[in-house]
Amino acid sequence: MGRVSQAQAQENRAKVVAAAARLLRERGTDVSVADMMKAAGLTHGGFYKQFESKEALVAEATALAFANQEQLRARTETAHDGDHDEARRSLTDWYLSTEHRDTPGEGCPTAALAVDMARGEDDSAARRVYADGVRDFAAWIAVEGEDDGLVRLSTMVGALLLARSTEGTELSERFLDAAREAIG
Amino acid sequence: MGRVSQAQAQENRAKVVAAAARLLRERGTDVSVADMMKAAGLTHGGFYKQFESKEALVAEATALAFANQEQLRARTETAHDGDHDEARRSLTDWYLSTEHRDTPGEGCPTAALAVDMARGEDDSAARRVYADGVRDFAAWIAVEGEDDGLVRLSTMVGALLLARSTEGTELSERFLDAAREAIG
DNA sequence: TGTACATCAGTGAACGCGCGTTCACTGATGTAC
DNA sequence: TGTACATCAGTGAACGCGCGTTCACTGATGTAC
Repeated sequence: MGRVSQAQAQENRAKVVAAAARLLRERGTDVSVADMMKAAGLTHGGFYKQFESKEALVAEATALAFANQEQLRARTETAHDGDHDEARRSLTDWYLSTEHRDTPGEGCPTAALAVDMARGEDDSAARRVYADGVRDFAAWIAVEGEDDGLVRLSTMVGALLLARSTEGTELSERFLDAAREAIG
Repeated sequence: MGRVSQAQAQENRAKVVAAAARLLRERGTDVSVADMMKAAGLTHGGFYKQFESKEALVAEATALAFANQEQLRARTETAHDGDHDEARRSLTDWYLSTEHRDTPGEGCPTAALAVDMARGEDDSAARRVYADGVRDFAAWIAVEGEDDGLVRLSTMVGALLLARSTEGTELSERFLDAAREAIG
């Protein structure tokens, strides 16, 4: 394969970022450059033609994952004719569903990447993107002020992660159900 | 160094499990065999004289981490003369403290290992140990029935992990404070 | 509009490195007498 | 209680493998005329 068009190259690059955004949430920041390139239909050799480093792609993919979630919130709000409270309830129901539990790659980056960010270096670009995304989500999910948003988000993230970590036991669905009941 | 006494060997083995229980919570299941052995003052070559595999040590270290937390809960209860409600409040305060946020290696394995367990294979020994530990903790922390315990634990785990993942921003302490306020 | 050639996205092999695991070896411990 | 020797916990080097990154090469694309 020789040189590809600039349009094709741009499309390939976008595919890599999208694949990375999915794999990151599924497997964490340890996911390999080769796997991310492969998921985009490319070989790993060309990686550094498009990205400065693995770290740079991780930061960009983290930003995309948060952007996708913001779009989901916006679409949910539109679907409920701008009624924020109904949109919030609808999104919360999805958030605490077995469907969301079972598709981390398409799901909430706040939950999926929390531990990776906690373990990563303090000053990375990905970490800054992450904190901004968390702030926005907490503000959107709040009902009675900022602190309420932080508590609701904590409960949702905790319940989702515990449902994932105990999948296969009866605890898993119970975490989701109990949190939905308490927060709904 | 030649052969060591059986007592010394048993002590060394226990040191490895203890070091692993700490490193696992700090860095996750990706922590290397060499690092765990080194943290116990040994070289990695002798690992398979004591353990069947890395996976076996991870399961054993996970069990130790949960046992340590159970002992902490028991000590807290004793310190409050068996008053479970006061012990629960006291443990919750510690759980949502900056001290706990900053020492994951000595802290709650339910929170520290949630994402590792979620990503691990469904049927591992570590995962079974984990689910049992989570169940016990949820039961202990409950105030108004089982579901309440699951919700409280979700909020505590979520707030702790989000405080860790946003450390260095103003969000971090606010997650802890908001959750302590809501749950206390 | 055609032609000649420089550009560079993508390929596949290679780099040094750390991983989990194995193994020959060491020599103090444990045991048989 | 002493002595001779088998045992085996721990060491350090090595195994094949996958990692992030680099690089010579390919050949279609983009451009200068």
